[in-house]
Amino acid sequence: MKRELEKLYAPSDFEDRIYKMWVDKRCFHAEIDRKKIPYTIVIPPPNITGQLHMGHALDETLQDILIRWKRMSGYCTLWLPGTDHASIATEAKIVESMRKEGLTKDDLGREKFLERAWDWKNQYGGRIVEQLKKLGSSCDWERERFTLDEGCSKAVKEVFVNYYEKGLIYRGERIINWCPHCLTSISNAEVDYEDQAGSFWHLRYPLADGSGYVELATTRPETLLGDTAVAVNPKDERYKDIVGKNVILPLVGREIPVVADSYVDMEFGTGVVKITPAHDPNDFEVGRRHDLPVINVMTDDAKIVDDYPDYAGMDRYEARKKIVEDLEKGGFLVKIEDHSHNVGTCYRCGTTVEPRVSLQWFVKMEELAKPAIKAVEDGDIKFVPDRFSKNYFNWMNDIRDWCISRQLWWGHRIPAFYCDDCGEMTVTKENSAVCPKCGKPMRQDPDTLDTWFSSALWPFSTLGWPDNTEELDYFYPTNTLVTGYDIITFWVSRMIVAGMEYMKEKPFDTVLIHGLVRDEQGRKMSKSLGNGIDPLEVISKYGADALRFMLATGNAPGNDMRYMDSKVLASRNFANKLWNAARFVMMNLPEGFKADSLPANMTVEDKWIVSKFNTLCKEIDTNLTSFELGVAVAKLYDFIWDVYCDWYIELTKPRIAVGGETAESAQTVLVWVLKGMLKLLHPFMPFITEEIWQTLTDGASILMLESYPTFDEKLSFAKEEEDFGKVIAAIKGVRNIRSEMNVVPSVKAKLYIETAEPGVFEQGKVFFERLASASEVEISAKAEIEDAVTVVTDAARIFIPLSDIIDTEKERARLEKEKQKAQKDVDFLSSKLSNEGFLAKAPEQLIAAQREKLAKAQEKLEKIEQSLAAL
RNA sequence: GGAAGCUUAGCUCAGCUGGGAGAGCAUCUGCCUUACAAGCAGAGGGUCAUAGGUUCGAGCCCUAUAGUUUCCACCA
Repeated sequence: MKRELEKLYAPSDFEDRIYKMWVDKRCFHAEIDRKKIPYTIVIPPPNITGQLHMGHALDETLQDILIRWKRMSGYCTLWLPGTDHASIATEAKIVESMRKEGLTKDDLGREKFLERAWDWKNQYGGRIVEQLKKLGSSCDWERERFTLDEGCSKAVKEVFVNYYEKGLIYRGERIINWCPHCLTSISNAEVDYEDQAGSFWHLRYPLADGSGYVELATTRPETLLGDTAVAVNPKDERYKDIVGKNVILPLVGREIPVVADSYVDMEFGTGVVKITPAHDPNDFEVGRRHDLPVINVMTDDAKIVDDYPDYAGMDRYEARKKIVEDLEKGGFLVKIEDHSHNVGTCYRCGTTVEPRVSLQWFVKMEELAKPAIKAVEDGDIKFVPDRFSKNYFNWMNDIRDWCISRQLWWGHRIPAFYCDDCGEMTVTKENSAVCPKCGKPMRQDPDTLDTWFSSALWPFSTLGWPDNTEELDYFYPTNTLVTGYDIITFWVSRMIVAGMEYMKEKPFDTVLIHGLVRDEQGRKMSKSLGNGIDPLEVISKYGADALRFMLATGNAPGNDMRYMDSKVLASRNFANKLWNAARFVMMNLPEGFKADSLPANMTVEDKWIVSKFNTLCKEIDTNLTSFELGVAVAKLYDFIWDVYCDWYIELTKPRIAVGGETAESAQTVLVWVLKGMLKLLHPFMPFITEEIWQTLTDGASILMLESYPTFDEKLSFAKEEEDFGKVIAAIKGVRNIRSEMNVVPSVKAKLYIETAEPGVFEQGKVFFERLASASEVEISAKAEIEDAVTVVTDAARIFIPLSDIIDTEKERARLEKEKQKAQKDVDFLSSKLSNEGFLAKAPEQLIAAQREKLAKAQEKLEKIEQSLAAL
């Protein structure tokens, strides 16, 4: 029983069915053949807290294309599960859902909270994985869940304890970025800076000895409460005399010293800076150098502490207002200037970050970074495109200690324990600890680790590390990491660091960087703008193949792309084209038609397309190997649409109509090339290609498991390619002129072809009738036809007698124009070939090619001249 | 302040190591030709941001300038 494709291409009818078939037939998890070369793709942990967005779609699509291509090329592939291991975003979502029920974290307690978090994670994580499957991805929630939970926590503890023992992790007071809304510290990388209009308050602090005032300027008057010094540049002549003196802090009355520190910029403001070590990173450093006290004036949620009764409990902005008022009353305010400055905000909630001193855990990065830098310098790890390695080096060479503790509950808990009795601290892999000094049970640190701490271990923790598993041994190092450039510092750099430290080997060899997907106007897609486009909607409207194809096409690695409906539409139309081509082939096959190899008696056009297909295979392989997915996809598009559909299918029609041997060989070639195209296209459009394949082969095999076509020297037919190219050029020429003269296709005309190679055109005779509206074709070595339009190609002159519509004068003018064009070509080429520099220095091949071109141009010119003379 | 990218047809973008400028969409003309009007056959449209330089030869390499985007650092 022969199956047929539906008349209308409707992807929603078969995409789910095809996906289910892949799962049922275990295509995603083919047995690992250890004799083959392994190939693994590393994929990033999708942020499963939200919805599937275009960024995920791009990531997944590129990864899936590479995976499918490699699998079909005989490599063993492994899909590493990915998920986020802890995050502010996750916790915020859960807290938010609790708030609706009037609950807080403390009401629930840690254990119950984590239960809820897991429920939530299962629901959303499971959902997003289902969504990714719509794109064709082979992700699997059960596996993701496992690595998220047991799989990684072992590795995380191992690394933490190990770092600690080596002295690479320490706990200390530092200025960190604190989000007063999320109530957690955040790393430098999680702070977004934005320009805000603010003010610059000029204040004067009276000198303690009553000899006058010091004028300084600040953007944050409320931090005055925590000032513990005033600083000037040691080279500043203006303030030389007051260094070492004391000033009286307005409103507070505290006496604080004037210190000299080179951090102060003499040119900026008044050249005097108030120093608030507890609330500014630079001031903190100055404070350490001068041994200044650190006075914290704010609570966790950025309110003034009780020590200052006039302002206690006020929000930082309220306090600012009040303090400025009071300063003015006291005569301490000199003036207020407008001033715009960069303010750090929390990337998650947008709240202005409050720098503050806090007890946190840090990783010392400087030494750890060295082997990671070297790995990229030595080319062990390559960024594609290469320019992103600069980005990487910039970050790594200027690396700072990494604050890894987060005041969150959802995440890997820090394996440090404290004794409340004697203050002892231990770091251990065990789940509980007893004080080594006093034997009392210890309390575990309440904080969790930064998402990226566990994510950094991901290339090996997901393979079973720290156990010495078979998977780890076989698959590490992995091969390709696909990710966006926005994540190089967060994640890529830290994976390399962890890989070099623990595996003593790079985690992957290539980092393929893609850009961001923007909206039609080029803006970043964001929730606040409401310009995000839901990939699922696009899929339901145009099909997953169209979306995938669109994401892979028309953009170069590392460059941003704009999402446009029209681009997806174009991709969908392409899918439709392929669909209809397949329908044509199948409806023209006889019952039970079977052919797997090319026929022995191929015609010129058969060899022409086979040869072109063969070249295509070679080019696609080259492009894919160098990660030029967009270029590969464009070539496939051109071949399928222009070469196969617009030319070859049309060429087979008369042969199929004739029937017999020529029909049979045409059918065989049609199917052979179609199958090849389906294989080449499968990574980019997996669903439609599989559906066509299933129909074509009647379910006998699975396209996904077929092997990828490769170049075959035996299938190169240069002569036939060239010969048939001449026929095509002639047909195009005739069409062109008829169209120019507004001759409708229904008006047929006899063609007289004058050529030195009659054999070439004899073979293509039948095509002129079908494709160039010829009523009859006569081929000869010499022809002179009166009242005819002449088409000139480099291989032939074609006369179209259309006596009733021909205007001799117009025809002369047209030929004159043609002549000028041909003359220009000849001039250009001959001047190039008479240039001695060119002849001496250009590659031989090129010179030969130019000579050949010149010869053709000259031939063409001569023919035009002949025709003109005959008019 | 440091770094990187981009500037090519009306729009969105390709253009691999330098060898006569490409696609899709849009526009115009003609076609319902039994796979496809989600289509077919044609056409028009570009000083490759500007100015220099290297080269026999530059969209591509070098220098400067302008516009634009992004990343990093940071201005008390």
